[in-house]
Amino acid sequence: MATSETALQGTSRGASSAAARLRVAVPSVADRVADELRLQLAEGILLPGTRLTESTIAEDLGVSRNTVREAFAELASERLVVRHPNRGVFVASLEPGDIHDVYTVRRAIEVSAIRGGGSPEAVADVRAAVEEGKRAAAANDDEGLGTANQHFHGAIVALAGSRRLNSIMAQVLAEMRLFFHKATLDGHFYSRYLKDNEEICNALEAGELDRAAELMLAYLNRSEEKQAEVHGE
Amino acid sequence: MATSETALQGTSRGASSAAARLRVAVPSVADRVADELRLQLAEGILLPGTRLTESTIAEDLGVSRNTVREAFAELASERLVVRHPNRGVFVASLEPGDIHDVYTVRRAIEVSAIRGGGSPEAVADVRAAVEEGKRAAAANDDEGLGTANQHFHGAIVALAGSRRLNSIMAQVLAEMRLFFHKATLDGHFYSRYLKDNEEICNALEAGELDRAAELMLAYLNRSEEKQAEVHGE
DNA sequence: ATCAAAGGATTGTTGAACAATCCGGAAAAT
DNA sequence: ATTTTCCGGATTGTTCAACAATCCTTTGAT
Repeated sequence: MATSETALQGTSRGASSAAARLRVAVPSVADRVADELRLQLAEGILLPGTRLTESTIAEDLGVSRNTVREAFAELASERLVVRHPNRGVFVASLEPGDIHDVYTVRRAIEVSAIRGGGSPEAVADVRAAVEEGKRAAAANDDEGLGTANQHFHGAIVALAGSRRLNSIMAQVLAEMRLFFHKATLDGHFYSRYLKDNEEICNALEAGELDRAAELMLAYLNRSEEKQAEVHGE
Repeated sequence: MATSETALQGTSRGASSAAARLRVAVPSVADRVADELRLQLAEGILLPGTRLTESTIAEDLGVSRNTVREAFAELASERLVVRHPNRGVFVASLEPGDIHDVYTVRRAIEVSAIRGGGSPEAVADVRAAVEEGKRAAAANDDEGLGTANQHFHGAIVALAGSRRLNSIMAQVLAEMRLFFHKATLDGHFYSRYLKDNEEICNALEAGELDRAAELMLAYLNRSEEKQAEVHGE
């Protein structure tokens, strides 16, 4: 349904040897299928609860069922999709309990990352995300405001300089994008957050780590509350 | 090599309907293959760096190559195994940087879990793990000491009552098991930790959360240092 | 109207096939 | 003798086709 006719096969040999020699790891077809689905998930083309049928997706994307299967495994491990044995996979939908759960993870990761301080360059990235948000606000770009906010929190986690922490955060953010669409409609949903972000950034730059951590904690608690009231519950 | 001849097929219909009726989600064959490999990984039968060939594993376990592939995807998402495109999958091996990385995740998660307090039952589970460790020490059971220690940290994370945090911690512990074998040889490797664990548990029961968190942080830092010196660098 | 049986659709798993890629060694060139 | 080139074997990546197991819906019986 409304699936793009993207050419995902591309098994032509053409310039592949050059790519291989340059060690440009060409993502496997399964990976690209997963990417495509991730995109459609983030874009809101595939809404939570939607059933994903192996055969139709395989046809739509011009790949084999087996490959779709591998892509599903990838997405399932990221919790973007849920497998119901013998019934199929469905786009994951966060229930009220999951919202609290996700924020619990964020509190653990983000607060801890702040407490660790981080290199000057990493702090600069946080500042850059704050400025990005300001620009988006000035341009009345709601979409941009949202992504800037995500960049901010990504930069916060990056303070810890941990590959694993980064990827965990990336997953959590991807999960949240899944149900952000409703909320995003409300234009000044993030507007309040702009000031919070800047304040946290200021404290961070000033080396007041405990205060920055405290602010982030409060921020996340308020954010969770807001999310909980927008969604069910 | 040295792979058990476990019967993993079992597609016989016999008593399957009963199981199905009881809604006992029978794990898929791919899942059981993953379980088997996870086991061999934890047991040290498969050492870091070992190459896992699809066809041989498929034969050894009596399943199809495609199924092995799905199992690999699962393990790869848990970082227990690494995929080198077109070259195969290898048992993951933690490099010095990874050790720090893993401990960064643990600091974030465990300290945060402690700061959150947790229900009385959850705290009781922590206490139970401490006692389990004491018993193992009394019995001079090194193996048991190790698992008790893991139970302790699992219980700590469980304080937060977060499904996601639990599964993240489970993965991290699985990763660590991968290279614990060397360390485990040294008998009183954990002996020192026993007292630490109990002290943390005491503080937790007394409601001195900040102190407990502080202790845990120090503990993890010492543990990382020890690991770093046991392994390269 | 309730319940059981039948049918169709989809998933889970297998087996075989083939292209693409990588690795190691033989052959050739310097 | 050392390096380069080339070839062949082995393994992965991907597809296809088939079938059993399971679920969902609809039909049929009480």
